[in-house]
Amino acid sequence: MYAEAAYDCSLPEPSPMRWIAEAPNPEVLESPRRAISGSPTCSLRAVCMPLDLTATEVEELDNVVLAIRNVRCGKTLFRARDAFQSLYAVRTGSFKTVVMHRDGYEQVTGFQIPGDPLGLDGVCAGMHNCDAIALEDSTVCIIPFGQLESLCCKSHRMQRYLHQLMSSEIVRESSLMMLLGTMTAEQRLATFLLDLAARFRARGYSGAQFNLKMSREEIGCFLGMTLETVSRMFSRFRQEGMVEPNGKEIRIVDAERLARV
Amino acid sequence: MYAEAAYDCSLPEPSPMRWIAEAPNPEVLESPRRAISGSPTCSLRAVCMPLDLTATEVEELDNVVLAIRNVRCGKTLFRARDAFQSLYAVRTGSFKTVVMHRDGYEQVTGFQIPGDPLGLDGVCAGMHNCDAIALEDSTVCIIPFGQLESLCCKSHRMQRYLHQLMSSEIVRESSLMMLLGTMTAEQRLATFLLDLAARFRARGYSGAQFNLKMSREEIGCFLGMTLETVSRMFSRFRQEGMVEPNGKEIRIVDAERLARV
DNA sequence: CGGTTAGTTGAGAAAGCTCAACAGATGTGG
DNA sequence: CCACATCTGTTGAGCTTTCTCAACTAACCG
Repeated sequence: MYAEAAYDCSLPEPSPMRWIAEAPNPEVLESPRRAISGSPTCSLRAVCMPLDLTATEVEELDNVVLAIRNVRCGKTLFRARDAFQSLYAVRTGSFKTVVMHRDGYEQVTGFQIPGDPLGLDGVCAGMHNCDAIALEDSTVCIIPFGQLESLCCKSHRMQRYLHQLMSSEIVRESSLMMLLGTMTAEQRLATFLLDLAARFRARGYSGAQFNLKMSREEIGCFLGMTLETVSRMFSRFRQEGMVEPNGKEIRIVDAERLARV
Repeated sequence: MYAEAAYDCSLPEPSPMRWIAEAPNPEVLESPRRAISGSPTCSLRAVCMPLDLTATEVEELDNVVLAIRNVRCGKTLFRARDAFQSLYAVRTGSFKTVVMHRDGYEQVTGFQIPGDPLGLDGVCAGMHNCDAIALEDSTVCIIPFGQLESLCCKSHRMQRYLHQLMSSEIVRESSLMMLLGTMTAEQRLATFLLDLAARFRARGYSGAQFNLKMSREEIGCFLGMTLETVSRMFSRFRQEGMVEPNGKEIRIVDAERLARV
């Protein structure tokens, strides 16, 4: 689905500073890794960014991307407590990040689509703090963090870019805390759908119609409710003519009204 | 309360990489700001850090701290949408950070005690994303972000330190998402009290007995419940002999059992 | 084609919220 | 310094939302 679509970043980007990784070469590389440094096959294009990097800087960023990696549906890109080496940018496909409590219960902390960064939580302790699991067969760009830091020493704008990337993750998570702390189940699902729609739109896909790659249970686990409640809220939205859910196929009929829920 | 206590950082630090700002000089400076660069009055000591900075690096960090600033109880250090210029480190007192939705409801995203950083969310968009409000008369160190970035270009360890600081904020927020998404009211309050206790302990204060500077309402707003529920949970903990709450004065009697709630 | 998984819907239970009353603490002006 | 007003915290009762358990259907898979 993602590979075919054309990118159009003229629209405003709701989650600022995301890497958009183009997939110009249909011949994807084998898992787990294969070095492609110096090769133009994985051109990491830093678009939709608040500060414009120069051509040289983009090229330097591209050179840092050593390889891409395939992750099959259901497999982990990294697990909590794995040693942190690299940041990742989703190239094709999608992921969920999950933090687990020893007592078994778990919380989905985010869903990542092409252009989204993964692994920023690992810098803190030198090990990853969550599991990143592919929701479908996916590819990521590998950005060795040490090299990225070196690059940041040379370029102020690159440095600022990395800092903004990390800060935007902090801001994204505060919005989620607000969602979890203050909203009803209905409002949470509405907010979730509108956010997804905006992110798809910003990447050139339709914001009105899209395919959920995650299950009702995973949505519930993200929004702090049970899968049954998620299902009921979908039904309610259908009854009220705001959303036309058909299993995983979602069509947003009345975004205005959805936002006012 | 904070000024008198001796610091003892031999104990493990639960929230890694926090700046501990000593307050060696009781004669605090006037609000809003007064430059003290080059002066030893505000010695920002980077202790309890996972990577040890050299004496020179600590000195350089100290030099970046231009001033300290007083914030009276109830006043804001910064507001959402204020231009982002500086990071802050709490020196004495305490703060809450609040994100607001246009519809009036708000979420407390954190409570900061001495040594905690403030303002990391501002890097993203060049403006602050939340309000930082003093819970009592407080002082903060001002760290101009541009200068900190320059310093990071010169020192890899300083750069790594900043990145860890930002990443740990990401990790902290994921724990909060887990708390808000998966725990009962009882578990949330227990977790909150134990986290506070651990943070006080790591700073050399008693972890068994401390004073809450925030109201029941603010706690509820942080933990995603009403002030009544917070109050009821305190009463339950007292009945079960785990906590001895006396208004804002809290004594943790049985931390083990509290952790098992 | 049978077995498994994902999604929907219903009914009853439980957690937490709302509204209300009240107590204690704090602050303020006379 | 007192009287009054205000704010904060506690507790109760009834209500609402969401959860749990269960049944059922549709889709998917080997």
